[in-house]
Amino acid sequence: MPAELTDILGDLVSVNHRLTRVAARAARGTESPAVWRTLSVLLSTGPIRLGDLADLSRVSQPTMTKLVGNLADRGWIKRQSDPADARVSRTVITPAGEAALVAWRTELAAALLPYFADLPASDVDTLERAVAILRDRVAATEQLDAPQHLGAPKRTVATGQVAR
Amino acid sequence: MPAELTDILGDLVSVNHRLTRVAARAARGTESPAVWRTLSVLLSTGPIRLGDLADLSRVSQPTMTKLVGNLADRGWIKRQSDPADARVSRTVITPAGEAALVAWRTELAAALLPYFADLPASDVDTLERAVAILRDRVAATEQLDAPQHLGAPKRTVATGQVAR
DNA sequence: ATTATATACATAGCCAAGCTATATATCTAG
DNA sequence: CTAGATATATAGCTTGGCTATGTATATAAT
Repeated sequence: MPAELTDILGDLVSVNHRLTRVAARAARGTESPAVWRTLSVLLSTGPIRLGDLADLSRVSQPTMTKLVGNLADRGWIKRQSDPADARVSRTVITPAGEAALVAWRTELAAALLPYFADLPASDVDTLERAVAILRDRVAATEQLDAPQHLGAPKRTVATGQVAR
Repeated sequence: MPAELTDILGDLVSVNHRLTRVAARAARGTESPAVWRTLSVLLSTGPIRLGDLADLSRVSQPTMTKLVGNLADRGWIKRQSDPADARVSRTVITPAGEAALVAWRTELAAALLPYFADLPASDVDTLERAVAILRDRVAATEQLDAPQHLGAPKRTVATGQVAR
């Protein structure tokens, strides 16, 4: 069945691309996925080096430098310098950033809800478990080239609970 | 349980954004998601007007004009004019385009496979059903503001079967 | 017929996100 | 105290996304 799993993964990525676009247009906020991805990572990690943030977000370091600049301009993150190493700058999400993230998720889910409103409970359950599986795997990929600096996992947006 | 579904949808979009990035870096092809999204839509619709293609891909018409231009330059699509209406230009995927799409999906899935290789069969099943559910819903959103021009559905990449 | 309006696509011009290559600053080893 | 490694910043490019607007064709009204 590796052939089958291969197809499922291909389909998964395809449908994800489509769903992402549907979501983007449904909740037509002006902000980009990268912003929310970054904030979401920040929320789950706490203060973190820029390079590690880039790795966890799966973007290059220069890209993350840009993103962090934008986010800082909006007041959604702040940067603090490391007393022990003048090269590093740690990034932290601000309360405003958390609020913006929560607001976006709410708006987004509200926009998508109509399309999923009539889902049978069993399908809802399937989706929930699929999301859990995917989150596990994505987290696993982060462990592979895991940097040593990161602390313990923290909260997730939806639940406020410790992730994993 | 609307609150629960709301959270699931939020989590779903979040994990999708992350997975998309993992996939993008794992299968480090130089092409962008938009290219594959477009080809995938084209494959499933057959010859289609540019405006309808834009709607189905959930991008604006000018964005699609650009994408189609790029794809035509690569020889992955071709455009044909409508004898009945000189304004419209129909877009069709070429054999080269289909081949490129299949190659990408193969490469992508191969790159992701290691992360998912040890999934228990029940999880594989869950993912498969989740993908099916999502594909249904994404298709449903397309019906809402459905244009009248589109013909019957065609093949999907993975299976070569008629999609829904 | 002619003129007006609607439709399909193209163009212009902007900004964000992504990349590689490279520079700068700091730290660590010898 | 210099040599190399490391953390981030800068430069410069491409693509994808948008809105606003232009152009050509088609349809409707007078």
